[in-house]
Amino acid sequence: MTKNEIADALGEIAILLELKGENPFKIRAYQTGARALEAIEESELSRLVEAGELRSVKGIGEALAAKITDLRITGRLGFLENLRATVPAGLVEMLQIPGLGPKKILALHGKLGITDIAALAAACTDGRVAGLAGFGEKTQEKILAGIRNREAYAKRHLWWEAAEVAAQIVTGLRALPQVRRCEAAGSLRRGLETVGDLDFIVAAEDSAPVVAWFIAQPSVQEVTAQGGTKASVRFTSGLQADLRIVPEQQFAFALHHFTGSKQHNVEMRQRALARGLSLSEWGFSPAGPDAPASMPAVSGEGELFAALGLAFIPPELREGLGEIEAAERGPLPRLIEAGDIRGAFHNHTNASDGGNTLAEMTAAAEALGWEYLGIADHSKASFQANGLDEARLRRQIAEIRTLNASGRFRTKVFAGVECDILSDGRLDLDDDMLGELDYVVASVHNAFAQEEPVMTARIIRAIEHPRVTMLGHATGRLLLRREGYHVDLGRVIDAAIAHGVVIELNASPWRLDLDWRHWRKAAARGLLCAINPDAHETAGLGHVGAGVNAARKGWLEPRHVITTWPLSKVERWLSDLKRR
DNA sequence: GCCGTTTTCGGCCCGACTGTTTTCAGTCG
Repeated sequence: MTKNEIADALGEIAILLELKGENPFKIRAYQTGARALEAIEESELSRLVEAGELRSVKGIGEALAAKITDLRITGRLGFLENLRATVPAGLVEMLQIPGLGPKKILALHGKLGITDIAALAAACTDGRVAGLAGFGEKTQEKILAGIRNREAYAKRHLWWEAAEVAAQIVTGLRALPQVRRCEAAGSLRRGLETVGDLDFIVAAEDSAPVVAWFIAQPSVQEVTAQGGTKASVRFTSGLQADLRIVPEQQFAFALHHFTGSKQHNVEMRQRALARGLSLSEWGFSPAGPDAPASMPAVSGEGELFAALGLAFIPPELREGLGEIEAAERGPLPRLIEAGDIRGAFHNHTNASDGGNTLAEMTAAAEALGWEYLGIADHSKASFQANGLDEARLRRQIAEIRTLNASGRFRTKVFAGVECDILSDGRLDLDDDMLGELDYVVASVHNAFAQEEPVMTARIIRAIEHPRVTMLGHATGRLLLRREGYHVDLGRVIDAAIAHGVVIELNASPWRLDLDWRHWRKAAARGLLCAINPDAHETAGLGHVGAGVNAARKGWLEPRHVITTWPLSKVERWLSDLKRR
């Protein structure tokens, strides 16, 4: 079993134990073990299992080490199979219903014999649930509504779409006279590719008008909670949002707390405790006999980190993936910022499946202040996207050369192509044709279902082609819609580094592919990144912002990203590549 | 189930809100 599969199995054990009413600390131990596993490398796990040293990992003790070893070697675990047999699968599904936790589900199961959501809906409809001790009319209605809207509620939302909604709310909140400070927190602020719900943190002395404004927004469909200092709403889009209002002196603590991630917060609290401080969303308080005489003064997140001996950690890095250790050693790297971007290489025009002409795209790039714009329309094998054959591509190259020579735009246009990687790894265009271009993006657009070894060999063959400059959307995933194709990314990254091929960070908000989780390690090993919007119309160029987010989550600095390079450096680099 | 300059037992982060209660349990983050 792979590391992630084992981590999932441990997580499943935790859920099943919850539904059996087990000791909460035992449950947490399984969750901690799953997280600990996720944090180590696949090869390291193999070594630890073989050497019998799993227990050296913090959070893994005797029992978990034995279970992990079983799962790793045999792929099976009797303990988990027995658990599954005793807990109806429908109960696990019921956890998705807002307001229902393990205790209530246990009661529904034990007293009404309910084993799935359909039976639960029936019991709500005929009023049996309201009759249970600890339940009532409102709970019954809430459960029923939760079941009805389960699909919409459970849905996550693209960061890009959530960010648009959040920006309007933040602007509105900041304009209120009572509001001193306001930020969106949560996974949105961390720049995660999908967002479950929105969190708004507000510093205000008089909170009632702020709550009133928030719940009165026209896009609010339902107010799910409302109190003196917080409120929860659901927008018509299905997106849920929480508002929390705190006194100004608590703002930094609340903002940090609700930005998370959970794992980051756990580590921060542990670190605080080691210094005699208890850290919560409200502030520092003394903890234990070694507590300092006075609490550190904190008015911003920077001071909060400083109080714990840490450099400032940008929200995007707060995933509990080593950022605290790094911040302990000194300032973190200066991550790439939107203002560093000077161009992009993977963009379409109406010559293939884009919506705008070459000149319109160039004008839009110039308006963004870009020094260069790469045009990479589809190649002929992508006939569904009106891909270009050799004759049409040669005409486009000529058109681009003419446009550059005309001096009409300050932005230099590079002539490229998004060349299909055929199912056997050959390229869709011949070498002479590719040699006439400034660069080549190679991408997979068909035969997504190939087995992993076949797909991996196919992509690596393309990477080894001397005319290939960069690999487009490495997995082909579409967020919330389609999984990526099966490919051994470790080997693809190795091949790209070995052949000096760039891997794209496709900045389309639906793709963000190659995933940020791979970049830190890959870049440290020498992989170069191109943040490409894959724009199909002028507005799409703005998607580089989503790519910059993802790149920041991947710890990328400007030097790792070729689209931050100035034009002269890019020209030199491209001409060097052509001579290889 | 894990962990240990409180070290092999006794803790493990904790507060707001809701709906149910009549002083609080469950859920959520």
